[in-house]
Amino acid sequence: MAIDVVLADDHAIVRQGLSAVISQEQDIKVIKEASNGKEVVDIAKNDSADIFIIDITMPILNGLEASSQIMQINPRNKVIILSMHDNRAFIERALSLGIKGYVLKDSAADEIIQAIRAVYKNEYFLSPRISTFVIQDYIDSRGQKIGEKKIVSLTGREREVLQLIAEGYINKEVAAQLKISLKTALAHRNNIMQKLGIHRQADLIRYALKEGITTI
Amino acid sequence: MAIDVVLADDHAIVRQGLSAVISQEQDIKVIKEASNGKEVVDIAKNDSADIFIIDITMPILNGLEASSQIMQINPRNKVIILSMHDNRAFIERALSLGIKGYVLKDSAADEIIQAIRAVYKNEYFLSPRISTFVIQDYIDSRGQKIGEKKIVSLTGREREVLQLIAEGYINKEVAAQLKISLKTALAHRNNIMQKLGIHRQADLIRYALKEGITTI
DNA sequence: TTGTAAATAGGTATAAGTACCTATTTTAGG
DNA sequence: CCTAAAATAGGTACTTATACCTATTTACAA
Repeated sequence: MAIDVVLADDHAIVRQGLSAVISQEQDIKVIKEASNGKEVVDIAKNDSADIFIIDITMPILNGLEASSQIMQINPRNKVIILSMHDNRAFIERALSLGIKGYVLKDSAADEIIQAIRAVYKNEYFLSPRISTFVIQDYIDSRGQKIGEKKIVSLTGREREVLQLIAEGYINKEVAAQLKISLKTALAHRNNIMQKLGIHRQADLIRYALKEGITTI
Repeated sequence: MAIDVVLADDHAIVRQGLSAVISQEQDIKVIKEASNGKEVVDIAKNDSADIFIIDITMPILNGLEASSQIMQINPRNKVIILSMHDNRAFIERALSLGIKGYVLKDSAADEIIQAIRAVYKNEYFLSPRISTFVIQDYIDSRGQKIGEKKIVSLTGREREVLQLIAEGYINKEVAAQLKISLKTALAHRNNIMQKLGIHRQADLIRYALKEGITTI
């Protein structure tokens, strides 16, 4: 009795590649593939599988939404998220949805095999790079359950400031836009950077874009 | 005598998956792998291979720049670009660099096999979706030479510098990465800004992201 | 071969960003 | 009502970025 796996990724090459890697294992079998979120939800409705491996970025319905629906269809369905983002917002959301596996695409291929076996046994599996900061955040937040609260929480004003910075405004203009003093704008900026552990404007902009605080 | 292939992709899982797919073919052999542009250029310097399969979006040095350098190292080196973008700018640039293969990640895995065999025989191979509009553009542009358009053209070095800036490196580090003086890095940066009519770092980063010179 | 673009490197001056401080007022939650 | 967090504002020192210059070497094409 092999572990039945469903694969969902919008890139056929990635999907077939993964399938090839997984098929080398005797105890795991890829039974279906999907190229978008809607397809994998349909598979969940009609077939039963042990594990759904789902890419986050997919058209029509993204991986997280799809996962949510799949777990609603049958609470015993198990999902592993495959993502190229080590983005906290995604991981936080995934964990709070009850997803037990989160594997980064830039980690070694055997991690996905480990993840399948772990999640099949109802254990958690996170790529080491993620688990490091998940655990760190858990320690930092002393007792606050993960998923219960935003890991990094910028205040409303800080988001406004960050958006303006990422849109190309210099501090002077941010201050003018918000009708506050330059010193206040700088204070917000510095608070944001401290909260995020960021020290450079470039990283601030990249963060804002990654988090969808503003778009290109 | 198998066709010797070098794989470059920053996502280890994708790389191993592709490797697994390719290895199913008797006449093709993956001899080396790289996880960024710099690594694959180093491989090209030290080893000889028949085909370099290169992902566009990679840190440090992107796939197109890397390809350009690889073909300079030995004009007989053949490159296939693997990309998730059907973006015209990328394809145009790849073709003008002399790249003969361009495969989209959302196409079937056997396309990459076809591409390897075609390019090995010095033929072109483009994913069907691309070749459609390449031909269309060719038809449309009769009478209007390519390059006559109002597109800003950065030099290769300028694009390298821009990518590093957008990835969060400060000028000092850009200079160190490229092994040039700080003054030269600044000169490139200033030339880029002048060409683009940009005056702020934030806009530089946004430009780089918009153009796909680097990604979040 | 000769001209031109590209890549290299330096000088100098000003503007903007980053990193430390302190401190007051406003707002919202227990 | 009281308190903690958020928003406000200023000081000072240092680093980085931007905007002007000049100038040499290399590579390539007319």
